[in-house]
Amino acid sequence: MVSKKHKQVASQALHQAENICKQKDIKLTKLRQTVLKLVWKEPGYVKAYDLLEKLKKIDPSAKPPTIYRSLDFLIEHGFIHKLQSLNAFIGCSHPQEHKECYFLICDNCQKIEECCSNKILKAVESTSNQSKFALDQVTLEISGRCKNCLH
Amino acid sequence: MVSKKHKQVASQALHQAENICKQKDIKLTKLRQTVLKLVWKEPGYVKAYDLLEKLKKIDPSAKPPTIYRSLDFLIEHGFIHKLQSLNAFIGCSHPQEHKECYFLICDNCQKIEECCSNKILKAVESTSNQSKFALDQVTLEISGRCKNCLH
DNA sequence: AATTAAATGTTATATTATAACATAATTAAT
DNA sequence: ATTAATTATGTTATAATATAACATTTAATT
Repeated sequence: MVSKKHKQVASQALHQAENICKQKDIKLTKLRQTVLKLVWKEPGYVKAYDLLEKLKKIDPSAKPPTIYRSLDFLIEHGFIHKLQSLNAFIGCSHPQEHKECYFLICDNCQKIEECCSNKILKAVESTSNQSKFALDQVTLEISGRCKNCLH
Repeated sequence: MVSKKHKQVASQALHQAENICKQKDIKLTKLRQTVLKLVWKEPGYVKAYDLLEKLKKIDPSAKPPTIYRSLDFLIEHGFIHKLQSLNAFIGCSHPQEHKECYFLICDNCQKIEECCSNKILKAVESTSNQSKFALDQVTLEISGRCKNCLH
């Protein structure tokens, strides 16, 4: 079941992706757009091979590289995230500073909440500076129980 | 090449693991201990199937579940970490609060620096509290360039 | 000693991801 | 406009990562 809110967020994210690609002269091809739509079709995260099954209904000749290449593109340009601890993918609703993004992953209901915190990023930056480490990407995934699953 | 320092840390970690298991009445079986030693044998991270190859030299009948079960045990009790963004494993040198652990992963030389920061944990806790999320595990992996690889 | 539980052995297979090369479409250079 | 170069996609095959399911052995409990 997909909430009304999710549909709105998805629709906005898709438009944003189109606009950003136009602006930056990045090619959001038909295929990539389709994959992005399929990612957003689900309320939560999606697995690559589930996406492949869905894509096959549109184009039966789709194969793993078809999906993985599109996913790579979408990640590279910040339209989706990969959840490393789940080997799964999820749409990103705000093409902002991705180093600030982190995920609350509920072990119970599998819902993902994407959050942004400059405070965390600052803490991460300041501690990695101490190691003289030039930070590129930040992967922060927090598992536990969401507020609906606490009892 | 394994540094003298790494050998010392490894040796200490292995002793600590033994002691902790005795204390807590957890069974660090011969196999699990062997796998832990193999993890520490390398200066950086190890992949499961590389471990399997090494284990096979000791016990040719070893198979994937042999390794994965031991790895699961070692992770569960905090003796090693799984690096989710690399599908790899690395020994943990301080059986402390694992929520504080994070990793600096150099894209260039593949070296991993394990760090602990209560400051980051506090920031993570405070922001996840805002979502009323009961935090269980924290996965924080930072990729970039280490100080030796900056130019 | 008998029973139960935990660990390991073993076979098979599921899941995730990429290499390598062929073709098509787009863009840039002449 | 034609050729060349680049980028994207198609296709086959396989690599890499991980687990399910059931059998056997070992250890702990009664």
